[in-house]
Amino acid sequence: MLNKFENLDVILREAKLRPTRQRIDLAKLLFSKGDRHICAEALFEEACNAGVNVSLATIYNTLHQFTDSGLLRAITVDSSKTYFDTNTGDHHHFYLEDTDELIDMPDGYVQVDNLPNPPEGLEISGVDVVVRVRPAGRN
Amino acid sequence: MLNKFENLDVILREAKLRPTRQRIDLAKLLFSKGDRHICAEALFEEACNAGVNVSLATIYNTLHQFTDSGLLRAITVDSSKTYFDTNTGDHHHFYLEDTDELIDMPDGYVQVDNLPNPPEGLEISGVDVVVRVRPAGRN
DNA sequence: ATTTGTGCAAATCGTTTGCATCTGA
DNA sequence: TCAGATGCAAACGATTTGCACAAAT
Repeated sequence: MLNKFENLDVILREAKLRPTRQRIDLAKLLFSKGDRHICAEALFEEACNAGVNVSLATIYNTLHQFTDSGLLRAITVDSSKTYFDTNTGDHHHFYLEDTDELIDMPDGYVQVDNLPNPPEGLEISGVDVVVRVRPAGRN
Repeated sequence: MLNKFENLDVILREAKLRPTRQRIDLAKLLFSKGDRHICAEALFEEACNAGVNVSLATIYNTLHQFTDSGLLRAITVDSSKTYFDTNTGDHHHFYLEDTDELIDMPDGYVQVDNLPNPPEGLEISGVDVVVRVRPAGRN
């Protein structure tokens, strides 16, 4: 499997996305810090701080294009904010209710058994498991 | 267990909610048609059609109050729309990606095994499983 | 040269809020 | 009576869109 950090140009080309300055800069921000869950606004802020000049609209565009190309995975847990996960492998999440944070559960953990068959004419495209957690002792 | 349809007044009182005309009407709409997944706008429309006079703001208030009281369960799957499930029992869902519909999986199906321990100081407050499905044969 | 991407500001959409008015206990 | 509810319209926050301009092939 190709190492994401090795050559962003190639990655983008394979995704049929022109390697523009913005996309390269954003890819760098997204994929050079290990697995992460980030939302559009947060990435925007990070880009600003890093001196990367991109508009918020482009952030949204890019995140969606990356998601469509399989470079990112979109996750909607709650609230009205979409998170993008740089870990596109098959895995599930803990969701910290008090901080709105997502944490990866390593692959191989969690197993879903005894799934009923999907309704007639439909096929499974994915299984999302979210384990909601909260500070212990608080009900 | 108390039958929800028997006496809405009692239900509301037990939830410490004044049985106002609006709340009773909405409860009737929500709980007299078997299990369902409905969003605020849809309930609003349904109320209008049924000649029930309620403002959208009250719909939102009521849905949240019912949710806080355990009469409903809120589900956010995707998009930016919150669904409310009249089935508050422990169960999971199919999510039809093409129509944005939710379908209950009967309790007892699906089993989640081998959950990792939650991060230190946190306890599990719930496990949500969503099986995304799409029309068969379409990739 | 042509196609594709970008930035801005305005527009959307679901949802929430402030506040004056009404209603149930 | 009076705390709690409701309705309206304005406010909101995340996301999308339209369109002129800029950059990549």
